[in-house]
Amino acid sequence: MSLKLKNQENNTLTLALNQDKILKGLNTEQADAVKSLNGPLIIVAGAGSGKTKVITHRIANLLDNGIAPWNILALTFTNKAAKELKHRIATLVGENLSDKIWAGTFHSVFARILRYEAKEIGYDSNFTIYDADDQLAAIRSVMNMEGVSQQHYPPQQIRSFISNAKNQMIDAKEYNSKAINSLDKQVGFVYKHYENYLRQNNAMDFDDLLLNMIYLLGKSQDVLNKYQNKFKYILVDEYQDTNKAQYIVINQLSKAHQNICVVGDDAQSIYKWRGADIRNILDFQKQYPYAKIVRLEQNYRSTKTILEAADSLIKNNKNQIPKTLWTQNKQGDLIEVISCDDEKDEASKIVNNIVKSIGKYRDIRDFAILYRTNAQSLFLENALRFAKLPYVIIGGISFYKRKEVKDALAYIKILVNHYDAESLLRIINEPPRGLGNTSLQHIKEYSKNNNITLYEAFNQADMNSHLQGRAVTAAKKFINLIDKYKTDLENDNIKQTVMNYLDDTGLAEMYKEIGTEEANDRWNNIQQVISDITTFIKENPESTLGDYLQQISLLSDYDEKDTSGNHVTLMTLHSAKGLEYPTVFIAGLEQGLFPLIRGGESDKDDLEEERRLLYVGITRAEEQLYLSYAQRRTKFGETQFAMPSSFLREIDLNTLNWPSLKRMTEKKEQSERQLGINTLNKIANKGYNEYSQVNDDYSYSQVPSQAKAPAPKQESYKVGDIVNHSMFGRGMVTGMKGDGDMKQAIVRFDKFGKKNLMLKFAKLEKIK
DNA sequence: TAAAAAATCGTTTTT
DNA sequence: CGATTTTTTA
Repeated sequence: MSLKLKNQENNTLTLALNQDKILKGLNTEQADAVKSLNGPLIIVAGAGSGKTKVITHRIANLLDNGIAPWNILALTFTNKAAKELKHRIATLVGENLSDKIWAGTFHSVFARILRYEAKEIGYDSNFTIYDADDQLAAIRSVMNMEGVSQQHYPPQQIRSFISNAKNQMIDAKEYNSKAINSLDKQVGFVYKHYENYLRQNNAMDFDDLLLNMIYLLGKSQDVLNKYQNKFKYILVDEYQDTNKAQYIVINQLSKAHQNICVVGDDAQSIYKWRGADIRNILDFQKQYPYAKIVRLEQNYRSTKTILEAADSLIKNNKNQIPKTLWTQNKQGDLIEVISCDDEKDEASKIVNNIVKSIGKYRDIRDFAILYRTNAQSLFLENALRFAKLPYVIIGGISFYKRKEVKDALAYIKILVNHYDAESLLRIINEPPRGLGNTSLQHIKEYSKNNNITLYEAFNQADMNSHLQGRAVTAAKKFINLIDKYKTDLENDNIKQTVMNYLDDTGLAEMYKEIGTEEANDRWNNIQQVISDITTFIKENPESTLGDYLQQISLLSDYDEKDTSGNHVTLMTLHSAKGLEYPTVFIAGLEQGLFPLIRGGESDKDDLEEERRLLYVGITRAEEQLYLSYAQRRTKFGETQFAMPSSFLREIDLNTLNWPSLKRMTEKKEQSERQLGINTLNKIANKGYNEYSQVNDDYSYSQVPSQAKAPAPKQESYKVGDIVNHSMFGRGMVTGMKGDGDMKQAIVRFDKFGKKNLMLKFAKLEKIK
């Protein structure tokens, strides 16, 4: 009796202590959200409103109220977010509890479940996950096998059609039944065969991880019950970016207990292009009429000026939940709008700004440079390198997307899942092993005719009458290699096996033979894969090679980069979501680039999403914000003139310091009067090279422009000469005219058509 | 069959 | 322009 009482006292005591810790430092709305544990709850969390704090404290509160951690499912947008979530919960309630929470991305959590339940849906548990590149390669293979012309139907386009269909949960059967025109029919045809191909390969693409999860839950009431009871409390972060399939899984899982909490901000929805459906968040209260709604509108991150700017911009969107962010922070500095000549000038102005304030009131890690497209990073990198500032680029070419790394991984994938024909084809001639296209074609046909896997067709090479003796030997040798290490893998330790295996593949020899620095780098990257595996096995002693593959296939570049070091951070606006920096630069605010307009057409919704993207960018800044644009920019090796982004004009002028605005307006009016903007552009494009030559010696304050390679002096050309031009590329000389300084060559370029070039300026190089 | 040359394509943004 | 894919040639 007394013992029981004592226990109770202790419990109450710990509870009280934790409750104190859990609710400490929260404002009224935040505390409200943290205390609302049961039933549907939507938290509309504005930028910088302490969203992560609320999520972590709410989960801590669930645990504190005796909910078992394994009954909690937290779905986040990135692995990194999940990791941070766990970490922050751990500081509140300890690692013992936080480690047992199911926290991860949709894809990683579902992959984990699907491996466990693979048999239920007719897969092997060691299935391979195809990323977008693998997906494309697989579609190419299918089109090849089924004889669909890749000229008429670009695989890239087919891929995106199929992926979009999957995002909307339309399977091949349904797609085919709805296909009217010939394109749709062809896509449907490829789709059907692609689905079969994936199953044959025991592979799933990213979209399948969601679809198969739905399929699994719909398979039987037992399975559904099992997971409904497992995940009694569900939390979804970044809910505005969920798609239809994700919505359905969440809906199914939470049906029984209705303990579903979603967190998001419709103003930060930036993934419509990937199938995100903003209606999920807008209609949450329709789906759950009894849902409680909590709005977090106090911003703790930015100055008043920055918030006002963001607010004035987003007001231009029609489809938006009206809300007012407010802050107690100081008014802060005006936002600087910087006009630049070109991307080089832009880069140096940004970097010089950084250099100026480092050491005074800023550290290197306080800066982030954001841009719309990855391609923009190049000039910024150059300027940062010149200024000797350490920097890290998030995104871009991921380590795991490098050719040699993918090759090495394909070798390993084959070991784990030998049904995976894509991986097999990828490495069959890496290095070349005497199996050319003809032999390969025969083996593929054999596998198709006998309805066996490609691996098996290789294995039966000696039964294939079309194959030459040499090809049979080569195929057998290849199969023996894989079989040997498959066996080794079962007996020996993973690290040693993988090392021997990759050595035995001939990759090392191949790269050593090439001998260039690049080849050396590539081999080093493969070594890096091996040490990556070693680390993984060390950290997860019970794990298999398959577990390793699973982990990395769902890891984005964003997750692996260390963002804690002291460096400037460069990334796209999309990657910047959820982050914050004292000083933020947003580069390339030009019409056409941001908002990005591709292929001429863009509808209202696209423009609104671009606007939200800028909104996300602006609200990353704590104290200082710089917006820059260049007057000309090189795209696809061609220089284009650009107008400042229309978004700049939507931002409240009272929040901006835009010195060149007035001057620009005058100049623009003047030139439009004189020439008309079209003529201006025409002249500019035609004579750009000469123009740039004359103006090349800009005077930079701290980061000068990089000197261009000197143009080779070439006196004359004759008709028929093949020449190379630094900007227009390859072309053929079709005529000459003028004399002396005025001497010009008429060149028909492969890509840019006919141009008259003054030899005095043009950097022509004779090829033939 | 494999290396070299030529042509083509692409740039949004990512799990 | 640069990377990748296709075609040509040895």
